[in-house]
Amino acid sequence: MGDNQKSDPGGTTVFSSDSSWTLAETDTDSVNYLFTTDRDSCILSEFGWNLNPQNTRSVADERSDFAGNDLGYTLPETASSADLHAGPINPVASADVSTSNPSVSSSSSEDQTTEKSTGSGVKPPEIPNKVRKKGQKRIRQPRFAFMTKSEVDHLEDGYRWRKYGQKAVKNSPFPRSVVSSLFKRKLTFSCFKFNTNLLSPVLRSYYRCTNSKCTVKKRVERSSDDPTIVITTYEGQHCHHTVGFPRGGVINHEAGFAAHLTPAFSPYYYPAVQNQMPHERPSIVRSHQDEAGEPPAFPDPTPQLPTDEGLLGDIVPPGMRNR
DNA sequence: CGCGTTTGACCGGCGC
DNA sequence: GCGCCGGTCAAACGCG
Ligand SMILES: [Zn+2]
Repeated sequence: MGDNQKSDPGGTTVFSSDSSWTLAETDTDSVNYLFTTDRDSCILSEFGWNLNPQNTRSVADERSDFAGNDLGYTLPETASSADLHAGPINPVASADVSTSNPSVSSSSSEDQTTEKSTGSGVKPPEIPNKVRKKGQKRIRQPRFAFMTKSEVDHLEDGYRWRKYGQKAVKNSPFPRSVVSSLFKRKLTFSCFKFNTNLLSPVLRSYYRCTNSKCTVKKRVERSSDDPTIVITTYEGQHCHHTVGFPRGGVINHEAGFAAHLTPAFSPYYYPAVQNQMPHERPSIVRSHQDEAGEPPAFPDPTPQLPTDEGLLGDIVPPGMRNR
């Protein structure tokens, strides 16, 4: 509304100096935020995210939940240092955290099913990704979100989209339930729960690929924390090529991590600078602190990134990449 | 007219 | 069972 502009120039993918990151939504409902820094607390504060103790939950709880969930990746077997690391962030002790405090998860949020189980109540989280049958509910495909610094809301990504809805939602970057972060390849992992009441609503637009045979959807919203950042979330795979680019090729390989993030053939096209000569050259945006040195790219990605699977191979646990 | 957006109504899941 | 919520529908509208 209001300031809409049509899709146009792309923006730049956001980075922060020592904590380049991206987030990916995997599996049906949960959203996994992947951080490539070693201190999530640092990142969180950088973006001004709320970290009220009462909104956090213990790593232990989260681990148990996810463990039953078949994440596809290995959780730190030892709550050792790394986990403790999360300690400062969520002082709350493990067990009781979620147990009695309903306020935590309660209202809103977007991915429901997934967690929430926690608590002492024996509630094995079973929400295997696609297993849900039951008259065939909406089967969600893995979703991947990209954060891009841009003035335009709807970024050009080579495909044609038709807007089919718009809604004010409360949980900008954070899903009500779980935010898990993986530190580099260490699999250190910690999760937080956020009280959605603390989040300011953002306008989210829903788009669908205009190709009738294609079911890909995407949604666009602005980060409530940093309005200059657009969060574009894709769901599904295109069964066709882009309209503007040959072979779905991705241009602009210098676009920082986007290049890494986007396997040339990846269905999950990143909504960043395309070949449209942005005046705003694609530069990495740093949240604070300038930085110097080298181009961002993942701080410590595996030495050799598999090319074919691209980064998704890293981000998305094999088990979750069901089509 | 074709095509895409706008916008309130509607739906299904879930928590209370 | 009610109400909140995210997500979707679809009629009306805008525009080339
Ligand atoms: Zn498509």
